[in-house]
Amino acid sequence: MDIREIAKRAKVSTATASRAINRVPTVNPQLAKRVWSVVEELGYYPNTQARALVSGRSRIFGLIVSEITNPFFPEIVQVFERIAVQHDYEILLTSTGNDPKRMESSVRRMIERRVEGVAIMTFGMEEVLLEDLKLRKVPLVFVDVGPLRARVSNIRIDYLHGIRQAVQHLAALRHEKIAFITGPRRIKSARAREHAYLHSMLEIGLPADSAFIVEGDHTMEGGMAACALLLSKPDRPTAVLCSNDMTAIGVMRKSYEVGITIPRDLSVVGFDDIRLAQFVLPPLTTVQMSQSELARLAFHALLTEVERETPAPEGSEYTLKTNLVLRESTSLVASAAKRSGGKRREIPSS
Amino acid sequence: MDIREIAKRAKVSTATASRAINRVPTVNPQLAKRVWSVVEELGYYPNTQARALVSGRSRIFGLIVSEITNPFFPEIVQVFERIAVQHDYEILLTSTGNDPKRMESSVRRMIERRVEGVAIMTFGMEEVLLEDLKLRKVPLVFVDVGPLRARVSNIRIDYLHGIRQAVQHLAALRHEKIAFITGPRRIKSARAREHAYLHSMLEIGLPADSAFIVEGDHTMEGGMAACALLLSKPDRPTAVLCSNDMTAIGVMRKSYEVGITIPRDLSVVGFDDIRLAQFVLPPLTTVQMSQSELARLAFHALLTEVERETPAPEGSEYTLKTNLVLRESTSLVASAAKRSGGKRREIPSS
DNA sequence: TTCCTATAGGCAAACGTTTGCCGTGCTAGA
DNA sequence: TCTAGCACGGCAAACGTTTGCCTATAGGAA
Repeated sequence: MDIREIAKRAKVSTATASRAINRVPTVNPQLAKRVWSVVEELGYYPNTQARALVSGRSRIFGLIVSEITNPFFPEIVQVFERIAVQHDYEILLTSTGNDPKRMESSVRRMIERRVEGVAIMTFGMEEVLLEDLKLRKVPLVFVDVGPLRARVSNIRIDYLHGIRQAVQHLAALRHEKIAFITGPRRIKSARAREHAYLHSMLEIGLPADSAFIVEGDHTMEGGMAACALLLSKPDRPTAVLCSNDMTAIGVMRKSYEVGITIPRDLSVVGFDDIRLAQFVLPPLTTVQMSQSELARLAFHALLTEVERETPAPEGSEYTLKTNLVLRESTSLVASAAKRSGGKRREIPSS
Repeated sequence: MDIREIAKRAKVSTATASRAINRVPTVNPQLAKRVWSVVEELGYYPNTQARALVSGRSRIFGLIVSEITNPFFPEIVQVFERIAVQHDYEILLTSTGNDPKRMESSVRRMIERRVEGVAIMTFGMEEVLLEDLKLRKVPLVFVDVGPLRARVSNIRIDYLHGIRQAVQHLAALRHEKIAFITGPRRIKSARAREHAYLHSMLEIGLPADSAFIVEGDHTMEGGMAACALLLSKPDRPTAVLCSNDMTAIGVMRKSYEVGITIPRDLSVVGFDDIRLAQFVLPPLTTVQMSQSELARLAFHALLTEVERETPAPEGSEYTLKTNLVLRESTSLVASAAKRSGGKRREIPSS
């Protein structure tokens, strides 16, 4: 069943049928109604590929993430998809697992489907693979890393804002020995987080001793290893700030194994605020980087670029704030708690 | 840049260019090479929509899940996508949030893109919305619920296998008062799990008292409420089996709030084995229902149906086993532990 | 050398839409 | 009543491929 069938039955030309279906205002309301009733009756749905072919617009955006199973991403995907649908776009999702082979095939497939834009949410994307996209003038949006070029937008994350809050929160709880577990240093965003920690510590006169900074890798295992390392030091930290939530969860797990109670013996703060952070015991205090906001920004960056008639010399720039969210993995430093004679929070009894 | 451009530069007809690109064996190797070198040089990628239009095959499968943010789904999505890519398929993902409006629009978009098949992973899909798909003869695969019709396949879950293991595991640890928290009873799969529990209990002569069965809703909050209810009974259970992992996590959380230690005071077992189950403290013993296997089965069900030349009167049926995976949320019942004078497991010290 | 056969490659139609352009018919003004 | 202008609808081209059918050429057999 195609539009010609519709046209025939409604006794109009295909041109009129097409216009009626697309709600072009010049078509006679009576004809339009005739067309629509045939459409309804037959359950006709226009063929998107034919449409795309002639209009030159696929109405597809690509979305590249590193791993959907990484709890950071599902919400991004969800929100991105939802907004896309609202704007009559479809999304082509690929999770690359940071495997260059898969990235390449993913970019290739996106080009073959003629995507109108691509949001790249993988941190550490092989620059070279994007050449293809660039020379085809496909609008791109990166988060955090990303060249400034025509049709390439960027979402900058304001790491400092949230991390400063975290550090000051810990300081207010009398912590002075605040350790930091980094992410993999080759990743720019991991370095930025570390830098924000350093800045925040120095700013309030706390020591950011290199002994308190240990390298992790943004996985739970890395967090466990880093935690073990930290605990083995003669001068143990009383609080630890982590470059992401999975790391913090690793810290919690290692502490549990070793008999250290959180937050009584050790306060821990994460970063990202993945959903998991609420489910872990105790619920994790963490710096939120709103995934839904990120998705929203990314989508609109793309949309803006697509709808721009005269391409600007370079894409737009957006900023995403981060914010501390308090849960239950932090408390007064033990020595101060003793003095004040109690726990920081009551555990609700039902 | 299109195939005509390629043909022109390679000094062949578009037909030959097309054949060369598609590796049709009859084309002269020398010509083919000429074509390919032009393709490489220009970075030509064929237009999928044009291809799809003429060949009548979109090479897209739809995948409908209820919520990507539900930790049960990301792995399914991941595996499904990966296999799809290996078979040169693309996937159109929608998460419906169980909202009939979104389901409808999702089905509509899938039909407009002319998907070749749809995997439906939402439990409790509005039957009526699928009418459209059925009458267009789109192959479908359901999990667990699903009519038997031409081009409609089903993946049946063998709940009993894993749940029986769980019950027997608890019984072996001397538990006799084993409670069960159900899912929402309107969902067929939830009822099936409950039934498997009852069967397994009776089978080994344990009481499946209705006082020990309380209704949950497959959320953490539901698990917390159900747990509170269970704990308030005069005759407390020593172990609780949950209809899914989120419920179990709710139980763990409520227990934590109330000062009950798991597994010492209460053993808990989940169902699904979502990734989160490993991260929770203590790691959750649960019945695994392999998400990757599920995805694999679903994809191949669709592929089989697509490639079938003469449609069978009804689709195929597949079975997915479930299996208990032991972690640390279960232990010897307290009274027995006292007698035997110790903990069931040592907590590793580093 | 001639004729037949096999086969590689080209022509053009087809897929299902949208849309530029043109013609027709009606309205309004003189 | 005639003409100018406008609005609406239809014709057909175009989008970028694949593929059925036909032709031309080469090679082998007689």
